[in-house]
Amino acid sequence: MNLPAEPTSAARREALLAWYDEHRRDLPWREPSPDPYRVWLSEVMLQQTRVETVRKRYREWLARFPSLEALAEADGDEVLKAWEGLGYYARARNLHRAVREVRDGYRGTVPDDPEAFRTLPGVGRYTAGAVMSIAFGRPEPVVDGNVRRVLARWNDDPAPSDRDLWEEAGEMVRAGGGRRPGALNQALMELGATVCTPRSPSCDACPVAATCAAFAAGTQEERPAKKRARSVPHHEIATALLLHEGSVLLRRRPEEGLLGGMWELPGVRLRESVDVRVALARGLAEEWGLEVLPGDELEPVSHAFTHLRVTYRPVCCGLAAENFQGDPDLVWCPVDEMDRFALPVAQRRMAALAGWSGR
DNA sequence: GATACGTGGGA
DNA sequence: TTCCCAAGTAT
Repeated sequence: MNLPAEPTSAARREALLAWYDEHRRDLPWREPSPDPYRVWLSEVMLQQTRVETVRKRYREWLARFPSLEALAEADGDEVLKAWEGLGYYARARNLHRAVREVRDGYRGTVPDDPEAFRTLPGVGRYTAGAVMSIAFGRPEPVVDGNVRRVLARWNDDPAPSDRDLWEEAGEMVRAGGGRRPGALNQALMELGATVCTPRSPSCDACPVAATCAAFAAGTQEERPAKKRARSVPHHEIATALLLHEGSVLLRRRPEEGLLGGMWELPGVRLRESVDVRVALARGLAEEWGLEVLPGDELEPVSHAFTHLRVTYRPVCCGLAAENFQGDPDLVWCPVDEMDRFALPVAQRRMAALAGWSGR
């Protein structure tokens, strides 16, 4: 059987590798013989995060946690603090748990078996494929947003299924005897990131434009098709800047959910048109047994999360009475020591408004 | 399969 | 200003 797809596939593979060898960006995690921990770290940091952001944070992270052992030994709060500002904080919590599993269950050696590695927290199909191929030279495919876009355009398919994408990526990485799987996978992603971009792709610089169905049809900008955005809800949160004897009250958020495990100024969701101070005093009493004296309001801080828009309304407060002894999730923090805590961006902004050591 | 989950940069 | 988006994972 002489399938016409075969020569095209082989030609694409070779063109892609040649292009990658010449045009690949010089990124700190691209080392001649990569340390699995470093590859893993870079892949987790890169999840939904721009390369330029990761460049800087990757270096800083390795200065603080140079090895898997160093990270495994670190305290959870320290790890979350190191991740501050990167977002999707479950990544940090999962990575920390995962390296401890590697330390305890694999004698500190990252498993080179895809099934075993895939069971670790925070390791999905993409990350498993990336680490296996890049760090261990195993012919495992990756499908990320770049690969999805590149394949959708090659096939001029507006909505390729996950099953088809993984199948096609798998065939490509296993072709040619499965040689250079890490380079092939990165070539596919690099092409999507630098040439086959979401908007205004540089088809004239593309090594595989000749076999691209979307380019032939002129539909590259419309592949893959965009989903229509849904409206995001808006919350208002009355927030207490509760100062007492030179310290501010901080609370740790629950481990699960939005900003899990991060610290913040205590606050309550504002419903309907209740007065901010009244609602805050009432809420803090109900939730934490805190009796506060609300004072001046500061300028509101608006923040856009992925699926939620929040307007924080900070209120300077004094303390009348407290009754939360023994609650480890509430702490008095000296105002000049707020840098020691892992705070989300909007919380830092409110701290800065109050003249504390925010950034 | 759909939804929750952060942040900052660019158009 | 507003919207889109960036090397995904867990549920």
